[in-house]
Amino acid sequence: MAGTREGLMDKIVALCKRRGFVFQCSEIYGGLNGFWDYGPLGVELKRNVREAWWQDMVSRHDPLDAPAGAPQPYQMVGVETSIIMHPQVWKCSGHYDLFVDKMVDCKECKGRFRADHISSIPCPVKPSKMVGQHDKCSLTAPRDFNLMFKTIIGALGTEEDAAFLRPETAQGIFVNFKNVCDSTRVKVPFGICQIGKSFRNEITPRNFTFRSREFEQMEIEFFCPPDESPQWYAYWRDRRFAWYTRLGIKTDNLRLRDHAADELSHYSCGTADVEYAFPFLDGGEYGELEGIAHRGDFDLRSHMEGKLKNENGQLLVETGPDGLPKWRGSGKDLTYFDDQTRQRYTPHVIEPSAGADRGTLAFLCEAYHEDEAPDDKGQLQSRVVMRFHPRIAPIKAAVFPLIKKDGQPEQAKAVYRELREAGIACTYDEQAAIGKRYRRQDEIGTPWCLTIDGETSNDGAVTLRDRDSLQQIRVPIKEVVAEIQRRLRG
RNA sequence: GCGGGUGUAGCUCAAUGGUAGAGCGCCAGCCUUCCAAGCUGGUUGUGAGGGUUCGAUUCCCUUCACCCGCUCCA
Repeated sequence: MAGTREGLMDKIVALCKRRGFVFQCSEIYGGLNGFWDYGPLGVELKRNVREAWWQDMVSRHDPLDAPAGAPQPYQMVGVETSIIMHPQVWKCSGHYDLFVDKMVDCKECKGRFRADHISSIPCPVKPSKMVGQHDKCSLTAPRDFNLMFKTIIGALGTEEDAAFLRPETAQGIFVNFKNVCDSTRVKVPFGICQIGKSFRNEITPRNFTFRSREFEQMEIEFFCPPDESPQWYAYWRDRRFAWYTRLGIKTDNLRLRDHAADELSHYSCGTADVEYAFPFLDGGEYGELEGIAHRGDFDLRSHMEGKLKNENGQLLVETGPDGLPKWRGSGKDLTYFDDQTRQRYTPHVIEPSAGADRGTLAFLCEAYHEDEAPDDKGQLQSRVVMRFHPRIAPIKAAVFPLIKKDGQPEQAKAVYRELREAGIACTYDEQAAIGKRYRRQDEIGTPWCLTIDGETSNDGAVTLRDRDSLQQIRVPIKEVVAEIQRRLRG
């Protein structure tokens, strides 16, 4: 069933390595499961993805007018917080408890179970009994199952100095909510954005870069008044879906899946995933690119009061055996005072959380095409072409002399330098036949090639060749930079 | 974590218990006035570690990575 789709993924992975998009981490030492490196083209592609996100969400956002679909104008600001945070952050966020469960494995049935739950989990072999109660069960001793990466702070540090690499960038935003409010004059509603690495000891890294142990997130925490949060949730849900389609993901391959009511966290009034039909999945299956979650006031309250727990639909501070909070919050006031309405409240949060590596992988998969183009005798030959949206293409333009003499290389180099100086990622190639050079650029997704020929000296123009249509037009050299910039703006 | 498969040049593949070949690619040059296959020359390898052996890419063990299925994915 998945035959051709699997073959497709193999080709994409091979191209990524061959052309320097993605390499296995530490490959010369045999690789390291769950980690990947980006090569010279991959880093450009991923930077473009990040840059597109940051521009669209932050730097080009207009805080003076409401964007289409938004209930009202709003501000967007950025932060860059550290990867290692105060350990208490993860205790209050709930990650600590979830990430340090003891697990037992059954050597007989190969099952893996949470040690504190085995008395209530039916044995897979004999469901009438619970795990460990069937006489064939062969359980290991409870073992630590650390889903967060642990590290030690300080050269002489001991276990008491243990800290964790963040499993999400979101908490760096929440703990800086007050700092941002106090330092920037933002008013609710507003969003704080962050791009950065996160780390999770995933059980099974799989499917190329899709599930990695070190990965990069692009997260927004959008703070709004509680009674307006449903509208903002709907806005961000649609806005984020449209972001992918505008960068070239076909809607055939993308879907917005609303979580069913029983999937939702108790405090959430909505979560939706943007999902992509990756080639490594069976037909009809999708993998998550981004989750847009309505998180209520859960996070700010957790960092005020301490770790929260759901009791009969109410969020209450979880207490320990001594009746005190199990994990104390900061005790700082993270509420917001609206001086228009003279009301104080804890903002609700809409969280669009995107995976930068997953997005990059989706753009790679979406771009991969095999089609046919004529050779110099007019015979159709197969061609591999990466149809990146120009905004994310690693290289925007390639400049060639048609032949390597008659002053053409000098003219081509001048055009190349002009593009460089204009900040356009471009490349120069005088090697081999012109057709071969076009194909090389096709395979790395360069949208436009500019060729200097014998006529250039007479008419001062070059041929601009389009990657997708193969069409060629003449463009005056004087207008080349402006033409590429115009096309990049779309 | 379990089970199955795979691992030879940058890529696709070949071969062998006795110095590893080809095509493509890449590089240098020639040729060339717009879509990869013209000419000359050059370039590179048995995933890692150990064992058996006079000698291992080949046989054995271990390990690592990748793929498939399960498990997991807070």
